[in-house]
Amino acid sequence: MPKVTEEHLAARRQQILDAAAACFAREGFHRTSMTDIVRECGVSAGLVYRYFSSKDEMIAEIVREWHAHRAVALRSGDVAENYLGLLREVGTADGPDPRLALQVWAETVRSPEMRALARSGVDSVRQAAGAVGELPDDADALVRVMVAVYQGLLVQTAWDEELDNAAFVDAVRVLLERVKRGRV
Amino acid sequence: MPKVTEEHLAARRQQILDAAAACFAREGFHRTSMTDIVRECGVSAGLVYRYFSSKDEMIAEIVREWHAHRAVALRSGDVAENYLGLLREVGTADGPDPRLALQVWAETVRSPEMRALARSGVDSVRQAAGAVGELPDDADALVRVMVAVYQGLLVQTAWDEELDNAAFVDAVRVLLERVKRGRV
Amino acid sequence: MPKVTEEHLAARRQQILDAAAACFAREGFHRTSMTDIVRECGVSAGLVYRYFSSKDEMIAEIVREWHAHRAVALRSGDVAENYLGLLREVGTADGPDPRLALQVWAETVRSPEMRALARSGVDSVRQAAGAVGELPDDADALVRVMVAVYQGLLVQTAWDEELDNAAFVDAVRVLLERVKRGRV
Amino acid sequence: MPKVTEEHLAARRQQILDAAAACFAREGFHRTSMTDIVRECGVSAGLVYRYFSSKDEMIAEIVREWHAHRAVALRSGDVAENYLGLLREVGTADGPDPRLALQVWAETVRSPEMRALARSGVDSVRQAAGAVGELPDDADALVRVMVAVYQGLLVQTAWDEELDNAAFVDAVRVLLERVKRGRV
DNA sequence: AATGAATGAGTTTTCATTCAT
DNA sequence: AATGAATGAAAACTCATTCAT
Repeated sequence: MPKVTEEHLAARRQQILDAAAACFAREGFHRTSMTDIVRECGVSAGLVYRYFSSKDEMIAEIVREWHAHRAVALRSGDVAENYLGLLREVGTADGPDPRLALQVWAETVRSPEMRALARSGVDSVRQAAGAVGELPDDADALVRVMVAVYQGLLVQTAWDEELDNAAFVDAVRVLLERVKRGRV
Repeated sequence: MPKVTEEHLAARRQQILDAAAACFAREGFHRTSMTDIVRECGVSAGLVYRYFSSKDEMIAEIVREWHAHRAVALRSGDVAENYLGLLREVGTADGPDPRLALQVWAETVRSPEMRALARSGVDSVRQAAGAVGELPDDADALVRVMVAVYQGLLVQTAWDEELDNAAFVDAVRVLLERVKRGRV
Repeated sequence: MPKVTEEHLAARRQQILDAAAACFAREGFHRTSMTDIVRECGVSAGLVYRYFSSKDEMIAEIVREWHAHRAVALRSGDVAENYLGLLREVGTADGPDPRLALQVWAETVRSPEMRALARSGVDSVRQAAGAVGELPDDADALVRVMVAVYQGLLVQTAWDEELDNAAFVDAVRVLLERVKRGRV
Repeated sequence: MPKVTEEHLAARRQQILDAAAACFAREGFHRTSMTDIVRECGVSAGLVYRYFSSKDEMIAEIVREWHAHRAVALRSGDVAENYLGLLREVGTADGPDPRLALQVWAETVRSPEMRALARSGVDSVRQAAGAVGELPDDADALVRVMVAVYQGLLVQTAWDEELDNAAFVDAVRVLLERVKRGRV
């Protein structure tokens, strides 16, 4: 069935990527074999390789999707509110699967490309926050702390789905308010 | 079949474990083959299996060592100071290799045992902090936020060795002081 | 379903065959994928299969072209001169690509059809030479030696484009003259 | 069964190499899968890779063995006689399998290493013949012709086991004698 | 106690070929 | 006539683990 629409192509690609993401989140990147992905997405092995040249490329693409999602979430409005929104999203269907984050991070250790990609995500957040301009000298360190909070929340959520996310976010909000008031 | 001293046994075990840790930190858990470890530690494959029943066991043992180290660091004195000390240690020879943490976390996704082990580390910190008793109702959430900060610092340090750790720790200290003052 | 001229068909076929030959000569028969050929000739995979039922068929067809070329070259005039002409052609644009010969020969090992085809080429030369009738009893062996010289020249030319072909041909001519004189 | 004698190791290596050579001669290099070789030599796939890092390395080693064999055969005594001895050997158990030669030659097309290896075989023969010193200016071309005769004989023998090798060799001997006489 | 040769199931990836459009 | 998406079997190669010595 050749000469197929662009939409079909894009849908196929997404179908494969979603299957891969599901497998990675469930079994881990390295415990997921291509065969697993093939089984999950229901197309042939050969076709998977028409869309992605390797497992590595799949996970890289997942990261890029994720960064795009976050960029949108932080784009406009109040930075602090947007940030808290991202925290709230963790562990829900709206946010990225925290277990995937752990898989990606493990790959950053051996792959410079992956590391660069992961860092670029943090860096863009730092820039976005800096651009708002309401923060003083030690701002960058503070932003990095807030990023760390987000990263740690991903870790903890990956380990415990029953986690009281709301209480965590509340604690962070209080913290942020103290910071603002302290600065006045 | 020569009988050998306890010290010899313990030293051998540590030698193998250190080699494994070095490999995991450098190449990642799954990209490290047993052959790599064997080459790194200079003993035979057979002997490695007399000390550790599997690769999984090695990484579990690495986590246990780490928890023990942290338990000591948090044992006595001011909780907040101890905590900041742990942060300061990140990325230095005294602290555990952050890249190893990322490897461990990836394994928690597919292995309930690893997940339980990793969670137990966080839980003991929560208990330790709770036991001190100086914290009010929302304390547990706050402790979890502080654990998240620590975890995120590990992530960021694994990605960037040039990171200004001191500024990060300072920002956290300021944050902690605000919290304390706020409560008074 | 447009009907198309015979010429168009023949041209298409030749276009595909030339692309295949170029790939085989460059990368070897088995290192050339159908995708490579498709890319080289600029038509679709499906269309290639309308002209050739398999990769094997392509190389068989290349051999047939080659035999036809040689039959023409040996058809009329002095056998010895024609033969030397063939030698001179080796490595030039007029003659077949020596690297292709090596590919064909490798296939003769596993395919009886290819072997029969290749042998038929030698046999027809032996017959052609015998038909001339100027050669005595040991003639057939001598013809086979001359064929061997040709085959060996293909091998050596495939390995070394800088080869001094002229000197080689001269040596053969001297040899042939000695043989003739010896017989008188 | 570790700590094994050097002889054991060498024997194992030869066992694998012989199995590979048998497969290559029977089915061709590319039609032979590693599984075929594993089946033929009766050891595990993993072990094969302990001795040879790839199929390519196997065939390269086969070529080296062959060159060594030929070097010995040409070492001392009358060059022409040694040469005729090599021709006589073709197709017998003493000489290398001609079908293997065709496999090797096909690989020279895509692999510079293989090409260099193959050429080095011819070059050492040219040097050996030149060293004898009884040949005049056009000697090198003549030597190359004789090498070509040998190569062509391999081709023809690979195609036809029933070939009258003796008649071929006789024809070559006559030719060589004419050359010598002609020079006096 | 220590070795390292040996295993074989499992991995990622390729590729000739088909067929719906 | 022509396309090229889709297949799936088979390829080369890896690696955690065992066990005879």
